[in-house]
Amino acid sequence: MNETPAGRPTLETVARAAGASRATVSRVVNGSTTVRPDVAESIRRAIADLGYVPNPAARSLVTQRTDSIALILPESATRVFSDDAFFPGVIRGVGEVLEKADKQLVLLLASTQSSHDRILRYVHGRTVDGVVLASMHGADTLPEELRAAGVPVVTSGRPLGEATVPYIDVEHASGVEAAMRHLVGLGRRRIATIAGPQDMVAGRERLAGYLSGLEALPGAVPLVEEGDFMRQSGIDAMERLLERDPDIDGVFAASDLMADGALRTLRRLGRRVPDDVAVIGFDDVEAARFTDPPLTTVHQPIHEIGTRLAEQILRLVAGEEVEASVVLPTHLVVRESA
Amino acid sequence: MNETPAGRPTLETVARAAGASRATVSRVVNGSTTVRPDVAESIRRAIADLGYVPNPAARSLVTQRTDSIALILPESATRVFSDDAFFPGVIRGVGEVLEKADKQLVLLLASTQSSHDRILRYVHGRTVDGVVLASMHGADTLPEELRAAGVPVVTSGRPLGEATVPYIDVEHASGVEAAMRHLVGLGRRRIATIAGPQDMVAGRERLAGYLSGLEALPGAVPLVEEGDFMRQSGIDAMERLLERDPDIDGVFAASDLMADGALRTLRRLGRRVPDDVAVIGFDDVEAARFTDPPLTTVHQPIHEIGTRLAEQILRLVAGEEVEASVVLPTHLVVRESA
DNA sequence: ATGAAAGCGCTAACAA
DNA sequence: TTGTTAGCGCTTTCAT
Repeated sequence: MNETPAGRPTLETVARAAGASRATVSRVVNGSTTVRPDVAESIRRAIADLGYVPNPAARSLVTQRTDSIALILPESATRVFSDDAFFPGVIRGVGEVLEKADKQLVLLLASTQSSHDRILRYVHGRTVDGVVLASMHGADTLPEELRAAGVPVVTSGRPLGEATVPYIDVEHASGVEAAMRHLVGLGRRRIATIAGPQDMVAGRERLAGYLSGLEALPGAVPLVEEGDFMRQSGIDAMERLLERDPDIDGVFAASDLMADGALRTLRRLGRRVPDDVAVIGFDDVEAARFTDPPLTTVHQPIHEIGTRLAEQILRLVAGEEVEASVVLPTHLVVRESA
Repeated sequence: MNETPAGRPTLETVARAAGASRATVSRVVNGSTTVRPDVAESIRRAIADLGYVPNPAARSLVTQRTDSIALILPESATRVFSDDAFFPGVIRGVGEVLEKADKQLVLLLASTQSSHDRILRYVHGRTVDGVVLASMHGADTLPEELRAAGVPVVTSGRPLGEATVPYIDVEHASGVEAAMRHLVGLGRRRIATIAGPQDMVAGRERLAGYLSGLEALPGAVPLVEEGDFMRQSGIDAMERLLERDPDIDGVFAASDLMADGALRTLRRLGRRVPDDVAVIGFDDVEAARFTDPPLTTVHQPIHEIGTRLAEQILRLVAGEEVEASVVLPTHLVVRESA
């Protein structure tokens, strides 16, 4: 009567119920084939009866694995979070793959100053087997520190520093160049750009694509205003652009949100799109199909970035080699705005 | 020479380096006051020198705590994820509070059929101390099952079933009623609604608010079309509404995204907003400020829902009592569309 | 104020 | 094929 199994069942409980040893039960739980079928069967029944679930802490302690992967979103990411579909898309992609692999997704939102240390501490504690870094800012030393800590890491977007961690990125420049060719082919000659933040790879490479695309126009001068990828900054940048040159007839914005902002300013200042000014964005987020007019944009496979990130980190964690970089293609999606 | 400290430092390593016992080091690590200052100091130095970080698995094994909280996003949530700012906002809010409390946020995306069991298994394994459920569908049995499993749970939105778990929600109906009063006050007499899915509390209560608000209009007949909270469904529902009654002069849409969709259909079919038709949405997401015209909408404190959820679950996990429900206020934000 | 020792639940040699 | 045994790294009585 004082044998009441107090807490949740352990291996020991199951072993006793099934008349086997802890080791054998463990074998069944972990799918070892070297267990006699009938024994395995009775153990499985006992497990079901008792509602036994392995204690992950105990398992981690001995296996040195946690079966969980951290996804670190830097400050800028959480800021953008509210209206940008990029990070949610990446989270979904990563989550899907990890779920299939039976790994847990631990989200680390690096929102404050102190969180840098906190994350390092966390990772050092080996609470996760690997880290996916949604790296955005070039100045970030995190990728390199994580690599130095000996933790498998893969980042979204080529790290700007000297870090040599594997990454997944997209063909920013060539996508933008396609957009520029399209504008030029449309006969546009005064093409401006609303660039992204220049401390992020995406911002830089998309600007580079604009500049190189502009070379197809002999004598054309670059017309650049910088935004922060968000809508309001597109609204403002477009105003500055028109002040500098009222005769702009084409705009490439480094994000769909900024392109949408540009659309609003153009409309407000009496320009017709695409008649007077053709506009192209970048990202191909859901919202781009619903701007007025619908946005011609450079498509990047956001969801696939997520799945690839997850696949790579799983490979690294498993001790396999991975390519130093995977660069996914982008392509122009032509809609009514250009 | 064969004394090389192979792996990462453990309590034992630190203890030896500081000339103390494991127990004392543990006391210092956990901030016990019963350690002589100078001893504590030398231990702290050893910890810093060696770069010691506690092993969470070992700690969890003995303390029976994991210091991590799961945020479960049901299937519908991940579907909505791409263009709706609700879940990202909640994630941010939850993340912020948990970060301050030094708890980890484990994201469980319940995207497939099998994930229901998987989640239950996961929670039973006590990998998390508590669960925040972004409950959406009424039919969901998860809240009750989790409660039955003895895990602290709090849900976002009142669970539709018989589950008796604490929840955080907003004043759907009264917010909608304010919107309806506004429309009526504007002189609108043929007011339709684009309702949300009727298997979600939010969908049901907002519809209830519309119906009750309509009572201020003697003889007015309800005009309801259902959507799924997303933009496209708003576009479609508005079409059906106008087919049923071309003279509609007011619309309440149960989400900003659907309201934006309605705006598009109205414009396409030659209606001026708000002159011919006044439109009001719900949510007050960032995008609502950028529709054309800007959307009058019922504001709900998305971020606060997240922070409240986190606060409640922390309280529950700490063994404290919490209110059975917290219902946050909503209010009308008047912009140009109504 | 400090240390010795037990044990959390599990896996992985090693024996049998 | 199965069981015995030794830890994984930590917290926590219980002595001292």
